[in-house]
Amino acid sequence: MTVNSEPTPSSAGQPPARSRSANIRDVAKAAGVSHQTVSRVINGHPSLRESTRQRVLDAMEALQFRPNRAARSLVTSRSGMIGVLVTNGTYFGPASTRAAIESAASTAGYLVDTATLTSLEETAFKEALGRLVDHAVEGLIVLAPQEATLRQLAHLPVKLPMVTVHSTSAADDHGLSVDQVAGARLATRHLLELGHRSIAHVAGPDGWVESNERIRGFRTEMANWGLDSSWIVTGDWTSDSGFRIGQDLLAADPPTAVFSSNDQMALGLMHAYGDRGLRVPEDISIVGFDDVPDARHFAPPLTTVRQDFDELGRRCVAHLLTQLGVPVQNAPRTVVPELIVRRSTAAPS
Amino acid sequence: MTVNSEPTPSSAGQPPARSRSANIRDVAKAAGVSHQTVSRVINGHPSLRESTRQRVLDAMEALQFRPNRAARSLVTSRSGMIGVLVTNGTYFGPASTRAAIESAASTAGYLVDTATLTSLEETAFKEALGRLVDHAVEGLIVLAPQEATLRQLAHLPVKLPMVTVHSTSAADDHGLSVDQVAGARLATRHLLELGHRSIAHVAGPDGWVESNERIRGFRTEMANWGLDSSWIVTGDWTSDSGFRIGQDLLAADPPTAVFSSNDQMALGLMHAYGDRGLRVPEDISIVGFDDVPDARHFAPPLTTVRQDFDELGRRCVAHLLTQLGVPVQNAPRTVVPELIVRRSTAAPS
DNA sequence: GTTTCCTGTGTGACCGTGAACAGTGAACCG
DNA sequence: CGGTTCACTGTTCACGGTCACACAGGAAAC
Repeated sequence: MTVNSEPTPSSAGQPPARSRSANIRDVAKAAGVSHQTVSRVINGHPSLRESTRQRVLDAMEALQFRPNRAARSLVTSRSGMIGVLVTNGTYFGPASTRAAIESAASTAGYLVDTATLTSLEETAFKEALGRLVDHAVEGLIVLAPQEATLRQLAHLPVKLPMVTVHSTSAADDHGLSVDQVAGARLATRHLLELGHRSIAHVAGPDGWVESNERIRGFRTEMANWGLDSSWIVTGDWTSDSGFRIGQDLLAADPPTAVFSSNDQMALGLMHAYGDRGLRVPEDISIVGFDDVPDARHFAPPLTTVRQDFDELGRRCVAHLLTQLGVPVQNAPRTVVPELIVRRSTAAPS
Repeated sequence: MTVNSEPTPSSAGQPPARSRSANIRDVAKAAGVSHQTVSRVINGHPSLRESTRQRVLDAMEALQFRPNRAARSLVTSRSGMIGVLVTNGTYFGPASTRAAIESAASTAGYLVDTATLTSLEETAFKEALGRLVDHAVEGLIVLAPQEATLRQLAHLPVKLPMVTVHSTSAADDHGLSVDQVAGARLATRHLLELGHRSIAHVAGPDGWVESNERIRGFRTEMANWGLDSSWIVTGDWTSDSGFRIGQDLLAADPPTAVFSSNDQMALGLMHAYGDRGLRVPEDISIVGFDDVPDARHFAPPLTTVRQDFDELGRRCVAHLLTQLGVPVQNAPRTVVPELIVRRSTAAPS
């Protein structure tokens, strides 16, 4: 029984077939009440006689009524939409976080609007943000862990409830993050405790919050042990870059252990070493970061730091909803990562 | 110069500070024209005196006017939004496709609304679809390559321009796909041409379009060579399942080659073989599917079939926009995959 | 018995935009 | 020179909801 199907051309005298869908007044007429009463039913107004409510509900059912969100949004200036600003939606981390955000948002009755940042230019940023603002999103979640983005966000006059992920400092008033420093320290300490002293760090690209935080964690932990932490090489998150860096590290006197800022680059490193006949972990230990689902099947299975992206996504929505005045139980701002020890690390030979 | 910043409490006599943002009539008043003229400027109406247009544009600039989309959407019943229905947003394929969709949509001035399917139940499907419909998306892209979804889509009265990805047959009137059968045949033929005759296929889960299509391609090619194609084991796309299947395959008399329905499961397979001391490709050849960016750094680098997800995403939007009456140059419905030969395959010893 | 309050409902205005229609004046035409 | 056409602009209404307010009638309070 399709609503939109054309009724057979009806005999004269009947009102012409309505092509547009039923509105609140149609329902009102069908239920024999005023449109305002229908509105009250929709919005769960308390003082309504139960019989009236039921009559209206029946009419709504019969007419297949669905409230028009544009109209409601026009008058209430609430859209029921949350905007998400993403840069690299393809990576595992952001993708997982987004999935969790969407699921949590939809549970709360919100729809997620996504705008992808095509570049880090301010114009691209303004454009994407403007698009979301035009569509009247009620709040904003920023999954753009480049410092450039955060800086633009800070100085732009965005009057919008907002949550940023991977924010640079806990002092930030709308930041939410996995404690990258703690994670990096976990990874570094693991290598140190195994007895490694010659440790290199393959960092993520400049300008990414995670890169810097993990570098900071690496440095802090090394310093705690009285060791030099200047052996830092910069990659771009891809396994390709890890591969190239691995080759370079082998050219000179290689370290006995490497802490890679993500799992992909660790994979590339292992590939480079394998190509030269070196064995992991016998010849070199490697720790990754993220715990991508594949990491446990790398050759060898990768020791890494797990970030709970799902949890992060859920908390994003929770914090945003709190700002929007929706009652939800609030969660801590920081998610603590966890070291997963597998077979890519061992004591130096 | 923040628009929303509170002006200093102004002296009496001035009109009270307007908290809401400027609307079309405010602009009209400022420019000394009617609101309709402003509307015409916004919509690029042809017959407008240039001086008038400029005056209006200046007023819009001065008042920081942004058209209210809810109001426009109410009267035009066009929302400027495209709905995307996803099931597994975390996987590389869907994630890449989504990224391409978002970018293409935003180029065309559309915003992307995402609804994630939490289960394959019809209720979940209706709920997600209903959410998108409520928000008046103008068109729908379905990234839910389970047959259950496609079936529900087929029998549901969705009166909406729509594009489904990974559709089951070219006869479908709104389907768009990578030619999975051709890809699977490419992979299988590659193994056959290397001399393998004992070939197993690790399939994706039941009910997924890709699983079935690739099985079909495998069977077709094997049949062409007069070989039995009944050696099919079912995984769930994860490297974990590939690992388990790899162990099982080793229990009996293992095949000399395996065609895995995706790269993750191939990784799991390689892990299982490596654990038993078998070497790839000397002892067993493995072909994957997708060409995930990491595949070239697996140990050994994986021979696989590349799907151009970006292209797929772009074409989705192109086809949808065509249905929406937006002029775009149209693209073929089918994307042809490509065999990438690396080091995980060799002639049987 | 009147006043007050509360429950349940209706009336009319309004949100910001676009569409239909109307009006104005100048140019053009026969 | 009067009528027609055309470029340009204004007036009015509709879109589908919500909000502020009014109002009827019964219960409770005085």
